[in-house]
Formats: sequence, C-alpha cells, structure tokens
Amino acid sequence: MTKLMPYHCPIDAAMHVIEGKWKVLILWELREEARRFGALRRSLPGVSEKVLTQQLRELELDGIVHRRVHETVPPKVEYSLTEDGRSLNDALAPLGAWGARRVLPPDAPAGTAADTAA
Amino acid sequence: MTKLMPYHCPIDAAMHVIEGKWKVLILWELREEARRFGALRRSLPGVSEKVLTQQLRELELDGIVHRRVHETVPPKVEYSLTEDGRSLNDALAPLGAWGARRVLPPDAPAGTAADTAA
DNA sequence: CGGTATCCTAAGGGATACTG
DNA sequence: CAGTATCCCTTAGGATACCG
Repeated sequence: MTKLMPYHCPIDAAMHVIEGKWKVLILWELREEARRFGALRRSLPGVSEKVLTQQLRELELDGIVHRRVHETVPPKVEYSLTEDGRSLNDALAPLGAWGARRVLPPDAPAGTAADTAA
Repeated sequence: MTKLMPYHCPIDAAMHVIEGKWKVLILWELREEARRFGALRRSLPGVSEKVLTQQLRELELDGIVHRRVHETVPPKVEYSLTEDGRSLNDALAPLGAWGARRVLPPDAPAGTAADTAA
C-alpha cells in the first residue's frame, strides 16, 4: 500500500489500499462520524498505538482518511473519511454482504425464524 | 483465511478469504473459464509452485475454487470457480471499479484534457 | 492526549530440488 | 505435469518505554 506498482488486475490496486490488519476496521469505524485517536483505539481491541498510527498514516497518504489536528492542550486529533474514503467504503459494501452470508448462513427466506435462535 | 474467528465487521470475514498475495489474481484469472495448474502459473508471473499450490488449497478449503483431477498420464488438473467463488468475484467488482478509477484517473469530463498531460 | 522510538517474533512467501 | 519438501528471508505487526 502507498507503493507504486503495475497492477495486473484493477482489484489489486484497491487491495493494496486496504491491506493491513486494521484498515477495513478503521474504515468501518469511521463510516458515520469522525473519531478521535483514543476513541478509535478503544473501539479496536488489540491494536497498539504504534500500529494504529501507522495504518492511519498510510490511509492518510492514500487519501482515504483526513487527519484534523486541534491545536489545544491537551491535544485533540480527529480522523474522518475523505470523499475517496467514503466511496471506498461503498465499494466494500457488497464484499461485506458476501461475508455476512457466509458467517450467518443464508437461513430461511421468510417466516422460518426457528433456527436463528442460536 | 480458513481460520475461524469472531468477526468484528462483516467485511473482515470476506477479507480473510482473499488474504494472500495471489488470491484475487487467481479469482480474476478464473473468472471466465477453468484453467490448468501450469496455465495459471504462467499467467501469474512471479509466483512459485509452492505458493500457488498453497493459495489454491486455501481457496479450495474455503469453497471458492473447485479442483478437478483428470487421472491421466501425464496428470491434468483443472481449477474453476465454485458458485461461492463466482459470487465473491461479483462482490469484488465494485472494488475493482474503485481501484480502476484511482489508477487511470477519471480523466476529463469533456474537453478539459489540459492537466492530464503530466 | 497522541503520538514516536526500539526491539522482537511469527509467518507469509520466495528459491530450489526432488517425486509420482 | 503437478505437485511436495526444505531452507531462508523479509516484513507486518505486537510490546514497551519515552516525549511534546
């Protein structure tokens, strides 16, 4: 990601932007509103400060997220999606739907809610 | 991929299936017709036999590709997409479109080709 | 609060050689 | 032809400590 490459297939170009363990999760977290660094960190259990910063920087370089620094004491930094970030998120939606179908099996078409209880 | 996990967001479930340097390229190569191992290998410059086998096995385990062995001499093995593979490919399409837009900039709407010269 | 700076490991993946 | 079997190396990412 953030690296110039000759892409064999167009999807690969997009793949390089979202490669990184936390990238799509970040995209997902920012889908609706801007979030502060700390809030983001808390909503991504297991991520270290170093790695979160790293992935945010890469997303920023790729023009996916916007970093807004409020020059206050204590510091306050807000991350939000750019226009490109929002369109990327939209492009990711069908993939999410596909994934959802695998996780929770298709289950019954209509009215047969018996097996969704588990 | 092929590993059971609690997914925080549905896209992650799909991401785990296509993680691997060559997976989406394989998907892309198989999008229209079945291919033999050797043909697949030749169309993915740089991939080693070991890794190609590995990624194909994982895709097979995930129910994305089908492996058909023709018991002949010399051996002949054909890989093709399963129903799930095809739907995954479809779900990937918007991402491909998004990627394409970044690689070849949208270019001028109409007649304003001046700044695309660089 | 929101970061850098270091150090370290786990694993994905490349190269090569061998096999049914 | 279509794989295994090894060996090795790079790198993403985790842990921890310190800084403006």
